[in-house]
Amino acid sequence: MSVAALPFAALPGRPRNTRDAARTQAVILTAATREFARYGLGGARVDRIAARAKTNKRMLYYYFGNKDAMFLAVLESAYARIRAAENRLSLLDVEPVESVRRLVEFTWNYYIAHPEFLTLLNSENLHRARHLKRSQDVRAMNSPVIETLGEVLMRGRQNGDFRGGVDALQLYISIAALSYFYLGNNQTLSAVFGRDLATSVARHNRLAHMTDVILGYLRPVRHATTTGTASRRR
Amino acid sequence: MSVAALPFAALPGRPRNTRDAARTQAVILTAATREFARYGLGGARVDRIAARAKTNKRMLYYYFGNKDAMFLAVLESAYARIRAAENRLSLLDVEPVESVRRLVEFTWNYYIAHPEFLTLLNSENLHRARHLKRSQDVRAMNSPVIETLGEVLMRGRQNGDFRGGVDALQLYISIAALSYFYLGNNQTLSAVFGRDLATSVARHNRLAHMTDVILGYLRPVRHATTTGTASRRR
Amino acid sequence: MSVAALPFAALPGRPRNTRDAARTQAVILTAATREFARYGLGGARVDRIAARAKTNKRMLYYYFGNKDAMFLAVLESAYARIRAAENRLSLLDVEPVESVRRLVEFTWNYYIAHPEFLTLLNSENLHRARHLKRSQDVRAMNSPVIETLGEVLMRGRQNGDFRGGVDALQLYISIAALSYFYLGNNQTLSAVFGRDLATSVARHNRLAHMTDVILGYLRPVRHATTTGTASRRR
Amino acid sequence: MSVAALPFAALPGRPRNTRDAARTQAVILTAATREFARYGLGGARVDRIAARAKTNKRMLYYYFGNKDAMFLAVLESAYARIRAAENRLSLLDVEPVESVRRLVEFTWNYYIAHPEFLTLLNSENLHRARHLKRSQDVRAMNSPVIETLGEVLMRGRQNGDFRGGVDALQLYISIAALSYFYLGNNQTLSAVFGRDLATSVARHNRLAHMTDVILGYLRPVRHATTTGTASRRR
DNA sequence: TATGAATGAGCTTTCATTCAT
DNA sequence: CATGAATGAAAGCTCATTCAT
Repeated sequence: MSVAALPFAALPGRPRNTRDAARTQAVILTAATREFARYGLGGARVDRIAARAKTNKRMLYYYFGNKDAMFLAVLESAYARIRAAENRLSLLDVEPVESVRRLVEFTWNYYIAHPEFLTLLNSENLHRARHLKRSQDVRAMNSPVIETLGEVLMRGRQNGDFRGGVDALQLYISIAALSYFYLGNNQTLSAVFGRDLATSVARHNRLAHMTDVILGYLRPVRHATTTGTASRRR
Repeated sequence: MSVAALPFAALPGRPRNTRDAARTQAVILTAATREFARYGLGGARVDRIAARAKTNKRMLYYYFGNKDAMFLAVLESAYARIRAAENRLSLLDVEPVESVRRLVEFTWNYYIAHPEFLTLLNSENLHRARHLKRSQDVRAMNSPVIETLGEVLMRGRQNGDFRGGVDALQLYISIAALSYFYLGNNQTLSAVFGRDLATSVARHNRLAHMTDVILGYLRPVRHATTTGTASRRR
Repeated sequence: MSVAALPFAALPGRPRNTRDAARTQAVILTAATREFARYGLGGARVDRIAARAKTNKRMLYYYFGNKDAMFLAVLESAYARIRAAENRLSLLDVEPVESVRRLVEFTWNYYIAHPEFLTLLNSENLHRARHLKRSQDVRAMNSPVIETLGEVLMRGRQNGDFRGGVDALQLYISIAALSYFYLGNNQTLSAVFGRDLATSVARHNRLAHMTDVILGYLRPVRHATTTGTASRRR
Repeated sequence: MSVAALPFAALPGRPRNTRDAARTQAVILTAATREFARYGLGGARVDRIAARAKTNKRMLYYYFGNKDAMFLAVLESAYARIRAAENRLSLLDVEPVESVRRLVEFTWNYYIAHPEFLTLLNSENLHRARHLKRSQDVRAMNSPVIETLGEVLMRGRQNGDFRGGVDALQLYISIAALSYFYLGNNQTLSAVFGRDLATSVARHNRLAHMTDVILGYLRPVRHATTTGTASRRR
């Protein structure tokens, strides 16, 4: 049984402090998400998670088994949430250009609203996807957004808005990459370049730039162009 | 005292077994780099670093003070190396399009050849750039590549190869982002999408795609186009 | 209330799924016996006992109070069973030599058929008989076999088969000792002597040897012998 | 490197509280032996061992790795000591009868003087010789006493003191068994039979009985006797 | 300069037991 | 009678760091 589908927010309308397994589990998951997001897997403290969840340390093991399993549950629930949000995007209801712009903005805004997603991924990468590799749930919820994006690209190609030969997965990864790197490495980049990249102006500019990059790239290629693909050279 | 300038490889041509402070320091730094790259800051073990360096723990403290300082030294030396490599690119010696392509390929290849750079950055991000913020060295070696890239963009604009209004820093970050995200999240992405993204074919395709994205975006904007910037909408 | 008299096997002929206290109790006792026999008192897990008994932990406490009390109940029932078996031996129905042989063989075979008895005793010894000392039941069922053995020895002495001056309790202990040590320490001895003592040939030889030792010792002492008792020297 | 050969008693003539690895190791081993002997493997507490050894818990792990390894070291050193004592018996210097008597008495007295040996074995048996099976040292010191005993038996056979057909290993095991069971199960037996078996009178009687059993058994078989071997019947 | 020994604080995990329903 | 949820105490073990030589 997967816990990935557990609602993230605490269940409303139920009395607190009662013997409610689902609630306790959800509360722990929320607490664990915060802790892991802040300190990473290695830096997270089981004690702190218990304290955050206002429960007993023993309960974490009762419900999740051990720290690693808890981390996986957190990852899965984080993925479940972003996938659910993606599925609400209804990318096929609007024009292709607008659709892509919406995806770029969604990604950007989601990462800003849910910075824990970035940190969790970051941490999981440090561990070489050790946990996700074991997860069936994550693969199961393999985003249909890729397929949808493929459809969008095809439509854009047909109505002359987009160029051809664009791989949906590559594009999806690139869209994520542009936001992820900027937001996830924000502090490092700010330190290195001596410029605060987290101001609202800076963020506004970044979103504009990313949209330009993606939509600029997707522009149809005019007749005998010289900007062919990289394969031209290898 | 900065160790950032220390050469990465063990110093050749010196007699071994000599009480050679610089050598010992360099060996420790190499060992620490490997350890931190593999396990991150939190997961790295001081004992293992000592073992890797074939010295004893006391020496690490003698030369570096403590674990965090050692991590900073590692970060600084990693930055020093990539900056040095960037500076050897001579981007101004070729045509603008070729120049940008070269930068994209360099970034990609450097990350592949030096995966530790990604992991180290990753780890530092988890710690909110705590170490780099303290470093003066890193800011000091603030890459002139940004300036150079600005110059390239201007030249491209002038000879009609590139569009205008492109911010060099944004572009630099985007170029890094496209490689970084793909390579750094490789395992996670592979797990999530159920596809091996590390094969040589996959990598070849990725490089082609990234080059297309960047150069496609930089293409000049034809007369009254409809693909205006994102600022159109907010 | 003593549970020592509870039959070991689950009670037959009663409808299942009934709220049958005695049955539940017996099932728990069986499960506990297995667990304690396998892991000893310290190594046994209350959770596992509950799982084995297909009930929940609370029931164990309901019926037995706590882990120690449960262990005592297990010990008592194990003793009750071996005593019952001993009482079925009818040692007085056969010739003295045959009678002793029968006792040796019974002991050996019982230990083989009920290895849990050895482990339980073993564990109780580690705890300095802490539980048995508290038990009245065990003393109450103090084996009449000692008395019976005394009678056998007397008969043997009278008909010239046995020597005199043999203490029944000492002999009883020695008979148990020869089997107990070999079987209970089997793995240790095998490891130490690098020989598998659990093969059927090895076991056959051991039984023959033990019988020889006991019956050889009991042989009448001929006239002025030189094999006097140890008291000769002290 | 084996620690089994470490002297059991604390090294004399050395200053205390100094940084003496061998001493610390020996002190820990002594403390561990006491703790394991008293509480068994499972019941032993690492904290208590450290306290007994007046050192830091960390040191136990520094020198022994973990609790199990420490237990094995304790077992090995216990075996080393009893083997060393056995080797000092010089069984071939006296008459066969006296030689066997000496072995019986030695075994008995050694177990009384070193009760930890019994408890340790007991505990190891509960764990199915898990540790000893991994030990090469123990097998290496496989007692030459068996061989010596074989030689004694042959000599006794030749001079008419002993019967033939006696297996040295079986006899050795039986001699150990008679002492081991009585001493190791002392408390349990006392509880069950309601008689204190640890008084000096009781012990004196037991030793006399055991000597009688072994030497009585070894008496030569007179002509057409009726006390044939157990194989008579199977 | 170099090194093995030592340490205290704190980590994850386990366990018998009790509570609330 | 029966059960899942909850708990506090303590267990084994780890780690960065310092000491003594």
